[in-house]
Amino acid sequence: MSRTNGSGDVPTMDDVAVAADVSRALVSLVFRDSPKVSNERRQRVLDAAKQLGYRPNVLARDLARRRSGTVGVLLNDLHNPFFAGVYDGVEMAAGEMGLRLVLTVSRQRDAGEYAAIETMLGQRVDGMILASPRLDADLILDAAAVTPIVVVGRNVVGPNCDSVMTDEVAGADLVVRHLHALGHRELTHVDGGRGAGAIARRQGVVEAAAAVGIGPVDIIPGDFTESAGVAAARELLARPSLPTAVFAANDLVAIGLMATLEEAGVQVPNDISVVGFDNTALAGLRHVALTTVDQSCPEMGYQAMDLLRGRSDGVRDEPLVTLTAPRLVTRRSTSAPRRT
Amino acid sequence: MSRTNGSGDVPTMDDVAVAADVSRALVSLVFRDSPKVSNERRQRVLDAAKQLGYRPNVLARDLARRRSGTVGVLLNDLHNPFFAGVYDGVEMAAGEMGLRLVLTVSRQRDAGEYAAIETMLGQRVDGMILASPRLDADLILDAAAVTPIVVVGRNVVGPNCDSVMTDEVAGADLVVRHLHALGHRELTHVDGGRGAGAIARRQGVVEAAAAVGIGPVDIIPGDFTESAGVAAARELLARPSLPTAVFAANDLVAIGLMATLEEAGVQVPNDISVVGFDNTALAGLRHVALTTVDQSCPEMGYQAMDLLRGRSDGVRDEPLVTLTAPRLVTRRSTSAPRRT
DNA sequence: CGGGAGAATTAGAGCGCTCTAACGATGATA
DNA sequence: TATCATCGTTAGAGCGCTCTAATTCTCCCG
Repeated sequence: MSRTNGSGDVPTMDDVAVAADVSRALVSLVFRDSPKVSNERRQRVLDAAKQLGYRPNVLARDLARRRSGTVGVLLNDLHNPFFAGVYDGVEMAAGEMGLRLVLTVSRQRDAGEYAAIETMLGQRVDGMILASPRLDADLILDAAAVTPIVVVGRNVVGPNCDSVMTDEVAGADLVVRHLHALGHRELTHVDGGRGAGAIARRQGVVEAAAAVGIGPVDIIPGDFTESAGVAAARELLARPSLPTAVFAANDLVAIGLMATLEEAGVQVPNDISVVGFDNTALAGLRHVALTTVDQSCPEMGYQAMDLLRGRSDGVRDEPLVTLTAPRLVTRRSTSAPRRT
Repeated sequence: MSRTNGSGDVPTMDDVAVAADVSRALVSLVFRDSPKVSNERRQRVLDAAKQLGYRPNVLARDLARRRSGTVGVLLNDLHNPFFAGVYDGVEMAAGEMGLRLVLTVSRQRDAGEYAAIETMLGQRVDGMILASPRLDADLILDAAAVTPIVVVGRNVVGPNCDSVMTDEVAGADLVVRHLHALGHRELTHVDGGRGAGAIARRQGVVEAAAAVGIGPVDIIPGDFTESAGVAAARELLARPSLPTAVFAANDLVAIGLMATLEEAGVQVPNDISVVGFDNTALAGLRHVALTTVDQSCPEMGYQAMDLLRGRSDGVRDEPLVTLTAPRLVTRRSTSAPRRT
């Protein structure tokens, strides 16, 4: 059987060229929107292409071009809305910049993450955005030797590798100032343990409290789970008196905390104000109505693409860490303390 | 400057061949794990490759192979955990089958969805899985003429196109039988309106109720939002008496419903049992503890890949719709009605 | 010691596209 | 009328790999 458009074969550029009675080069020009093609020929080519159901082969195109025009995006866990938000921003920026994206999900396993990066490199991506990778910084920097990398949500910098992170300290600062402005003069913080950003959040709390003149912050150890919130609430309930405000390491902790307090008859925010972090969908539920800090994930994604562009344009060479400003979302879980 | 591995050029198979003093064909065999390569040569090639930092060019490989070995996956909305679940299943199956995945997110815009599909076709994917596409069935079937397609979460079948869906009717049936077993003899259903699967859910409720001998089901119109739940609760509260059980179209509706009822002093499940649908993260929160139906999204994803394989193996030719069995997740929002 | 069989290796023709350089045709210029 | 841009078009050499068919190398047997 001859190769020239046999039976079920997918049509190629040559087939279109033959059908339109022009050269393959001309067909190529048409599909690259070249201005130097006469209208008459252009139309003839497009007609033939439509007629045959021709669709350019991206593989061949990118191979010949010697660049893929795509950026690889690694998301750690699709179940976490953080990544969905980051991706939104990345996608928007990519759209503006005319780049394609290749999405990969690493499913939280280290090996999977490494493999995913290797795969992307094999696809000759023009750059990579890694959202909260767990991989060793060394391995990431190795990959950065091949193609520019931007890490989101973690501080990994080095040659050809930048980072974008939320300014967690600033976020904590917003919370403390909000509570202070409401009249609170004492504050309990439920710590996030080894969770991402937890250390910075605690640091921000402590610094801001000192700055506005709130006494030493009471810190209850915990992690990023609902149970930690429940445990913290139990600890508070066991004390002779409650603080007027609690700042939880994240929304999930805050939810566990609030639920447990309310079960014990403590009213939020009348008896105690509660603040979370992350502005997850939970916080927005109307009967939760949690005051929280929004990380503006899309902006992080957008910034990441921007940094990547800076690299490939050769505009910039030294490593950079960009901090994005968080935003306080005020809801019904905070109010002035009872007795002013 | 010569092309033979100049300065910053990425090394190619030829470079490795030269370095290992063998032919390019041999290098190719090594990287394809061919058994007919002597150990000595194989090692020499691998050493040279590592030395040069060689990484096979996937673009070139797939072009030469005339198949990409990848399946395109279109997810409608990353923010919806349904898709994350489906993707988990798809990924697992792909891993087992040795296929790569190309993920695309269509961001709920019709045009974007069409473009995404076109892009995948341009990449010569070996098949596509579309999760809850909004596109016209006709357009999907057009694409199916080029490569096999499996649609998840919607019934689109035709030549070269199969579907996987949750058996919503069976899910509703589980709920009704659960409530009936607890002793409930009357039931209110908050309808999901035009939401995906809502019609089947209502149909299932009605049928099952008739089957177990629960009187005519009281149906309150609504949609898939928290507000719909709030509205439904208000309507119930305005009545002279409450039903003993409510089955909401999905978890979000159930949450709005529960919160509003509880604010009015109605206790769940003591005064009224509430059931949701979807088993979202919300339902699992300890103070929500909502009895709900789990769609087992991963299984749908897995099934989808399976159907795709059936196509490409040529094992099957006639269109197929697979229904996956949902599972009841019993939590604290349901119990026997007060007065037995 | 010649002749195969089998294993290991290689030459070389693509895969479907891009892109440079060259080409013919046209019209403006001298 | 000869010369030269300019425009639209095309030939053809890759891009980095795979794969078939041919070639070389080994080793064993008569």
